[in-house]
Amino acid sequence: MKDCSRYDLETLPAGDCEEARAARIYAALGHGVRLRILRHLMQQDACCCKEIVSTVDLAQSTVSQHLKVLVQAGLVDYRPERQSSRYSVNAHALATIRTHLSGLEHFAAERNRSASHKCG
Amino acid sequence: MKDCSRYDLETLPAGDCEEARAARIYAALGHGVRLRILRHLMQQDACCCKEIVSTVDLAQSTVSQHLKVLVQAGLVDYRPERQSSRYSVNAHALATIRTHLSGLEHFAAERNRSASHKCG
DNA sequence: ATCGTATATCGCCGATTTACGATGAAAGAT
DNA sequence: ATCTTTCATCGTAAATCGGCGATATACGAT
Repeated sequence: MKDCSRYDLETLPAGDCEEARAARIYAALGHGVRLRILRHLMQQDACCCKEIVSTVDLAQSTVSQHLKVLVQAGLVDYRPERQSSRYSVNAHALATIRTHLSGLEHFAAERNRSASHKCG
Repeated sequence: MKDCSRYDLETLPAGDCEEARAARIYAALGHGVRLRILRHLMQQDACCCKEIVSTVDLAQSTVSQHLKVLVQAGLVDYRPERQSSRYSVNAHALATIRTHLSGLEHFAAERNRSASHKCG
């Protein structure tokens, strides 16, 4: 349990483990290169690091790190193969974050019930 | 034109201005505190900095910076009021990013047409 | 056993982020 | 005119990020 405590959880008030997880996924998506990697991964079903390196014009070590970020966020699955490795998109994580986003927007819809809020 | 070039665009291949914009929004969402701020903002329609400070247990200057990040990403609208200020969620940006996310997932759906890909 | 390939990891760096307190500006209150 | 409140900005310290080259590991081929 509390698996996502590995990422410190900052000073989250209580049971917002899920929120921290969402933040982590958003953060992983928050880089142009990683978005491109993700998009490429989706086209290819599963592919190795080298191919991604050829797609993105960056050093192999850099790509490897980006992949690590994606894997740790749960957006990408990793399976060490013979001598290459297989990276593939985790559609579930993507669905999770879409749900989270929808939830956020739904929040706004509910807001309409309560009127404006005084402040200051 | 090329308004989002203000964020360097890294080495994006061509006309992925939109992608960079999406990345920026994701990055803004990629922090637990900002997610909480955003959620609070949605409940309140619009509110001032001070109130958010009381919600999140952080220094006022820190909160102000987080709000700035959200504003620069376009997720939050800013309107200086009398002596306080009004921050409110930009629902349009939220919809934009949801569309982007859906597009990403749609990509995966299309993938089913082409078979597996050899690599290495 | 040795070489070549594909990866992950390490060490390093410059840049950015995240936090804070302090300061100053603007506006309401006394 | 003088507080007080609200807020943005500046300066700073610590941490993290994003990139690289170098190195270590694993494995297939020779």
